Amino acid sequence: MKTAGRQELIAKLREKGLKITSQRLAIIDALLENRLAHPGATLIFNEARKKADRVSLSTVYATLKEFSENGLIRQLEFDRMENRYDGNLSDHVNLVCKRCGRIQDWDLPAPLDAGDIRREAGFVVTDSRIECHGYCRDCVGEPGESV
Amino acid sequence: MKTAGRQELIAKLREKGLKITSQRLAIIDALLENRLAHPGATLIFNEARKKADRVSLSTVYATLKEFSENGLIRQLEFDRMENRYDGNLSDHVNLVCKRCGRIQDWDLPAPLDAGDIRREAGFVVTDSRIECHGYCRDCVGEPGESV
DNA sequence: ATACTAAACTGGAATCATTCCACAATGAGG
DNA sequence: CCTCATTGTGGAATGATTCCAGTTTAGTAT
Repeated sequence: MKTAGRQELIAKLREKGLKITSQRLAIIDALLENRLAHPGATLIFNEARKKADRVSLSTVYATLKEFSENGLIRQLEFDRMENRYDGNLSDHVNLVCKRCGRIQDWDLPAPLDAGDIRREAGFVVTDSRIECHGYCRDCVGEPGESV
Repeated sequence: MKTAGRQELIAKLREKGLKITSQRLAIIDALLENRLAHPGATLIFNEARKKADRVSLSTVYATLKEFSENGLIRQLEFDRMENRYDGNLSDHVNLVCKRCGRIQDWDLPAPLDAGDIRREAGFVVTDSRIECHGYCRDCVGEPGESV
């Protein structure tokens, strides 16, 4: 799982000419400490608040957007749920549990062949995302349908 | 491309014990006539209005949700765009053009192996979706970055 | 056919994640 | 340590979607 560390992310900010601010550092730390949870903006906002003296929700949104556009993290969109952010930038599958909502990653053994897609559909792929819905190990045996 | 026709969709409604109403028929027709566009709720609402005397936006939303939950169509979620609906229920890739926003389908040669995922990750897949972003044939040569 | 009832429909209000805006604060190069 | 473009702020605006209380209607039973 290729997940960038604190130093790498900071280096990437410098590289892109983006400033290192206390808010951005707090957001980076919040992302790293919750990387397995695929956190959303609200969670990151709450965590970042504990680290930096001043962070606003607007800033969290702007920063996560900035980070996504610059390839530091990946933004995941879901129905009727806030967006979530994934520090794992390698080709992988997001397994989304319908019952508990947890999202786990599964490394893809045979990634999609961008060459095939380009050749056959004339479409140049710059980014891809695979999402599978179903039931995780803990939920698969459980009765009921609650989220 | 496995796309259900009018009769099949109506049959599926009966099968599930859902009523056949003028609104639902209008929505089915709107879906079928725009199947390649992967239409959103607004487009379906406008098209359905031309066919049925009375349809409300609330009904369109409720109906599309109902259809998705009953496996008649598939709901696609995107960032900063309304949801779109896809009548193609087979395993395929949604190719989303970053410039013109068009969504085309690409049939998947080697589908994800649900057996592998279950064995290795303990996760039971009930539904999956693959989204690739990039540039379609018409947009790949174009300059500029407008949407 | 006619009546009945649960399922559908309506439209306007409510929700909620996200974005926008005008102004204030600040990082980093000179 | 000055300067100013970049970043941050918070409150208002947006826009897709859902909710709700009341009305209509499809389909079954009479």
